Amino acid sequence: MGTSAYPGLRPVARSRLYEDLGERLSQFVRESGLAVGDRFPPERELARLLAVSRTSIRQALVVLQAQGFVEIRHGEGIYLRRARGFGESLPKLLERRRRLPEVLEAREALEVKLAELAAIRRTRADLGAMRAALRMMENEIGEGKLGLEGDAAFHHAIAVAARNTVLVRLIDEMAEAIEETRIESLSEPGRPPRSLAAHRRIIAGIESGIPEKASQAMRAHLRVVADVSLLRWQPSEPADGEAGV
Amino acid sequence: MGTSAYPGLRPVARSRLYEDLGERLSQFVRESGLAVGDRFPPERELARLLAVSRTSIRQALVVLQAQGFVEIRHGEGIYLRRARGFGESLPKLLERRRRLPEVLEAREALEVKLAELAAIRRTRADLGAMRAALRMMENEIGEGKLGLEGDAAFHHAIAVAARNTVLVRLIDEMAEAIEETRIESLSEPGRPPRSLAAHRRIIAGIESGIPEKASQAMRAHLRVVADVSLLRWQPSEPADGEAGV
DNA sequence: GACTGTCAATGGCTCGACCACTGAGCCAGT
DNA sequence: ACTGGCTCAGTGGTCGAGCCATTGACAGTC
Repeated sequence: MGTSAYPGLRPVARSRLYEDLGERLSQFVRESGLAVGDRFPPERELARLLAVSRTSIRQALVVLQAQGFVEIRHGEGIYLRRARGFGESLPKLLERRRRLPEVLEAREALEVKLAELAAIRRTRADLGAMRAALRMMENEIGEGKLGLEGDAAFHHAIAVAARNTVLVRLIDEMAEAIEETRIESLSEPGRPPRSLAAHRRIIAGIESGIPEKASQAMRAHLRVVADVSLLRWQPSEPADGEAGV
Repeated sequence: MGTSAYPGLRPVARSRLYEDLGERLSQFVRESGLAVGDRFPPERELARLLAVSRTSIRQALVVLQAQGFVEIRHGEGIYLRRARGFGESLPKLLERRRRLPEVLEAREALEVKLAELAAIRRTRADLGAMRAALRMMENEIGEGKLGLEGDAAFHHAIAVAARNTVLVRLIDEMAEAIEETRIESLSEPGRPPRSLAAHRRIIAGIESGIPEKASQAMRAHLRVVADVSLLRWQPSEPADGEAGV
């Protein structure tokens, strides 16, 4: 099922106008010295200056507002809320280039904490969900599959047990990128059963109710996951050429 | 500067149409059993069904796309990308109710990891930035202020030193909520100088190049920060009434 | 001086039109 | 049978004009 028979022929990426406008506005913020709290030119003005319809401007602005970069006040105007990273959304960041190493580090940060919290807050039902996920993974592996679904279900069960919607939201935003790391890791020869064993240790840690035990087990597990896939991505793609934060 | 002379008379919260439409679409996804990869009704159809203009539907969709929940393909249609947490954005989550405890936990997860990475990757310039932030905070405190700016600059300097754009993005998204915790904590009597001392220990840890030392210092610091503000928010607001994840 | 009505500025929403892209189906040429 | 070209219906992308809703300021009134 490869699309790679003709190397170098990838689909052309067509950009939408309101995306470009978002870029332009980002540029404007950076170059105009607009400070947090300052007002933007009115919509009609922006439309005129950029020679586009007001509709398109509004689409761009609505997105920026949803991301928390600007605040739109009816009858008043449009105000800058956050200047740092203006226009840079996480989904966009994750699409770009191979950020697997960074994703793995972020994943560790979040999941280690989730495991710690789960050890404190897990209910019997939570532990049941984790064990169910474990069995699912066992079955998948028994059928010669990688155990991807069971793996995902397992980590999700822990996230639920941690009872922290903010952390869950953060990790959900990286879900797709994490799925890549999952595939990468479980494709290693001999990896699935090893992963299964690691999961058992994590459950034991969470069940024990000792946060350090749970987080330590999770950390060890994710280090193994990261170890392998990292090696393979390292030599690809030249540096991104992005300035610091 | 109180608006509280007439209790119970808060400004009415006017919602924008495209926000409501986002809600409706979320509801639709939950109730229609739409699965990831499935196609939505076309824009014109949605506009007709919800009795609004296509423009408004598009605004809602554009936001959902930016958040990674749907994929819009020109000439083809609109497809569901992520079902879990559909329509729930982080900014929205953080606005709602007092989520300080959760924010503090998330903050710890991210910043402890950032400190760890900073210990490995920091340059001389990074350490310089941290010390500058420290001095800024000292000056602020010397003038009888809380040291908020210096505090923020300090933590930001560490984030930069960690060289991980994904983690930085995640923490930036919580910036506003974190600022609240900052204020809360530094308002405690005797807290600013204590915070300053903690910062010095963190710098020492990062400078030493030993990840465990840095992360441990950061964890200890954030536990102190969390300790106080937590107590005050606990007894307020009845449960949120949100179903599990 | 304090209230009040008015008005210009600005965002919110609608409508109708047209353009651009996609996939499917049909057809002629080979 | 396969290829390429053509058409067409369906669907997203953009535009422009118009009107409504809200805000803040300002002039007028008591």
